[in-house]
Amino acid sequence: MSTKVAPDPSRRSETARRAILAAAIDLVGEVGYTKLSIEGIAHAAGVGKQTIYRWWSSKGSLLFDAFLTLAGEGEAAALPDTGDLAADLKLVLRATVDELDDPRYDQAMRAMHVEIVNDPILAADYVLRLDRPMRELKKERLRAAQRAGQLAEDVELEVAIDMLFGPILNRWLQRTGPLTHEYVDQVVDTALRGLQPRP
Amino acid sequence: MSTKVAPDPSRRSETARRAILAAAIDLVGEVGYTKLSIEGIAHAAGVGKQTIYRWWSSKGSLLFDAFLTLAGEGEAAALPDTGDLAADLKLVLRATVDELDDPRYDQAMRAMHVEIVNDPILAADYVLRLDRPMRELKKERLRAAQRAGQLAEDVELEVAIDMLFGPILNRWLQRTGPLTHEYVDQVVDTALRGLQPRP
Amino acid sequence: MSTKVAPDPSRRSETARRAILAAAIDLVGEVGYTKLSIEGIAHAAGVGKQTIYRWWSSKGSLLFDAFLTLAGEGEAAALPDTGDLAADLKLVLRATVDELDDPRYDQAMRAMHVEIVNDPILAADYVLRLDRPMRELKKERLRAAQRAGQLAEDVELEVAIDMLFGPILNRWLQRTGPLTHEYVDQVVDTALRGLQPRP
Amino acid sequence: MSTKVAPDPSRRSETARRAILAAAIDLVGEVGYTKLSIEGIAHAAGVGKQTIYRWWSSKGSLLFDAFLTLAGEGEAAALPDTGDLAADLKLVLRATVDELDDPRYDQAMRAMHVEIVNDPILAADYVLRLDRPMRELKKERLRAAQRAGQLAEDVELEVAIDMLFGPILNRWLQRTGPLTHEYVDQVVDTALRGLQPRP
DNA sequence: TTCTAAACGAGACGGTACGTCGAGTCTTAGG
DNA sequence: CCTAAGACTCGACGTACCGTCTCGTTTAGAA
Repeated sequence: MSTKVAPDPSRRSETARRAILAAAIDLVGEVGYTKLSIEGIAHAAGVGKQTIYRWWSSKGSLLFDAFLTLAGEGEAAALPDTGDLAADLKLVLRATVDELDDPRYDQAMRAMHVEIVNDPILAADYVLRLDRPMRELKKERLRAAQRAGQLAEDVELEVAIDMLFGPILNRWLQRTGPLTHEYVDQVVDTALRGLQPRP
Repeated sequence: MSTKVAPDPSRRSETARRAILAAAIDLVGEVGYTKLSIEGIAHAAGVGKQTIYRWWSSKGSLLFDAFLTLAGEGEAAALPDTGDLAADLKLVLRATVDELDDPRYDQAMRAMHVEIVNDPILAADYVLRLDRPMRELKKERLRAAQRAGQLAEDVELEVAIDMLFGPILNRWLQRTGPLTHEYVDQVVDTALRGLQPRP
Repeated sequence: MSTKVAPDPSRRSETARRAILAAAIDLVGEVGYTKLSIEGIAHAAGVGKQTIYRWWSSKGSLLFDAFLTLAGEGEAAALPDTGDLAADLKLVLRATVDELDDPRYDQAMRAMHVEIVNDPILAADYVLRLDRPMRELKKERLRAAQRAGQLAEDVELEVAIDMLFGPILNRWLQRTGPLTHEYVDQVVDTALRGLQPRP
Repeated sequence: MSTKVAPDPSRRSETARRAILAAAIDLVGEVGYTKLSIEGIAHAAGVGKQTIYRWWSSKGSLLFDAFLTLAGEGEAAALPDTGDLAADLKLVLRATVDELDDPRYDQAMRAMHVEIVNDPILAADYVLRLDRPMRELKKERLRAAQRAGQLAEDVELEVAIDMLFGPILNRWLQRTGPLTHEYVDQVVDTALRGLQPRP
């Protein structure tokens, strides 16, 4: 009655791990999500398929790790705070938009997105490890804005974040329009000012 | 030296077409996007695979048509206009959120979404045939609100729409939080009022 | 209770019939038996598939008819009789061997052969309509030889024919050796003289 | 830039190989050549299709191997030599005829035959691996007969073999007549004695 | 000569099998 | 015992033809 023995992480080959992650990012950037295969990644990484299956439970979790590697390396610990909320938000969102111009980043993020959309467990992992920490950073900046009187006290921060970042993410995913700096600025300005007429 | 002759639409079997679209929707609701296969759809529809390949160029475009069938049947010609913009928006967005509770609708929309994210051509088709008409309806309502003095004159309507609908779509796709009526109301209220403090 | 109505031969299109048989022969000569398809024949003949299915019950019987058309046109009514049996047999067999050099003839005959090998009913038809009449001609010549004292009285003519024509047919089918005039001559000479030493 | 890497025979599964060969023989015996499919063989053998395509280049070569397995197991190393050539030949040919009564053997041999007739490369392989060795055995027996004065010295052995075995093979393939022991005896007697009258 | 029923071309249909690709599992050799 | 390599079973891919079934459109015989 032999049960699947869990692999011993202490014996894991760091070389192989890095090669796999790098190959995944490279490949997804080259051929796109649809044509991405475990077999292809293993081959490109010079690695046996089993080595991938041993350490990742699904293509999604591999893609997720790969994306973390790609995104996490130059990650800011906090959002800029120059005292001008609008300017800071535009800065951050413009940088996001610029990143999505890099096909590697664009494709990797699309791939991860697809996996998340279809896998609730992976989505939970994503929320926990990537979305929540990022939101915390954003909230921090918004709270500072509240303290500085630039943001209404009674605004629900979660909603504020969704309203600032959601439109950009959607326009990128669905290609409903061009992702320009101008659009980013409009979103920030409109969100801050609100849709209602001001007296 | 002609390759692949285009099929004659006048000889198309309406029975088969309907069976395929229905089977696609049913199947994606049952097994989800990941396990969805052309073979499975053909079998469930009692149809030869070739009949699918003859009329649809990709799984994406089939899913797109299937979704149109599902969504288009009860389609409103215009957004409600009771004179109260906030109430009308909440009504529409709550209905959207409720629709996404139906696993069939939820799964079909996820499937279509995945295809669109990875296929720019399909995305263009989506924008043209589904997104743009819907936006036009929304813009119409917003213009009425402008005339009624409930919406600022200088607001860019595209941005307004993205700010109202984007957050809901994102929360649903990425499961970053529960899709409740309360959340919908918060989004509408916050978007209208704006993030800045009011004097 | 409508039963498949038999087609009326008097209304049959002779043009179509000829085009089909010609296309079958041409195609089998071009692409070989393996790649031969009813669809391809119909297309090459400029004919609907149904017209083939209406008049022939199987690919085999079509091929059989096609072969008859090809072979029957220059068919001799009787074997030559110069008084010299060996010479006459060699003449006939050399002509047979030469015919098999024409790829059209070779391929058509292979195709028909394959169908016959796997379809006893077709084989019976072949024996009745092609093999038996040909054998009768051959027997006639052999009987003449018996009368002329060139063939033993007690030889079973069926066996004699098999022994003269069988080796050539086999060598052609299985390519166990080159089909030369020299080989033909050896077969005739050996068959006539017998394998046993003569006193 | 290497295409299609050749598989490593040392890692080949003997179990799978045997199952495939056995399934091929069984299936061809059950359903006949026409209905025989790679898919069917794979299924019956409990094997993936790829495993067949990995090791055999065509249905023909698989059928050839299968036939070798079937035929090769009870293979005589040499033809009997009792000193009486006619009797020995009749013995061997009667045994051949009897084998063809077994539907498995009959169908398998028809299948292989069809493939050989339409594939020159396979035919060459057949000649090399099956026909030539068998002929060598037969020649050996005929040479012994020549030494014993039962066969003319100047007879071309290839021709002699074709004249003895060809008629039987043809009658079996084309079903031009019943394959009886009596017929076999007639062929042997007639071939030995020759068609010409004896003084 | 017109009428009309059939055969005709075209090709869509439900199917079966093709030969290929990749998923995920299992085995072998090597470090 | 992890690893690279790769053979294994399995399921789906997209294509080619099968034989059946409409569709209009000729076309030939009876009215």
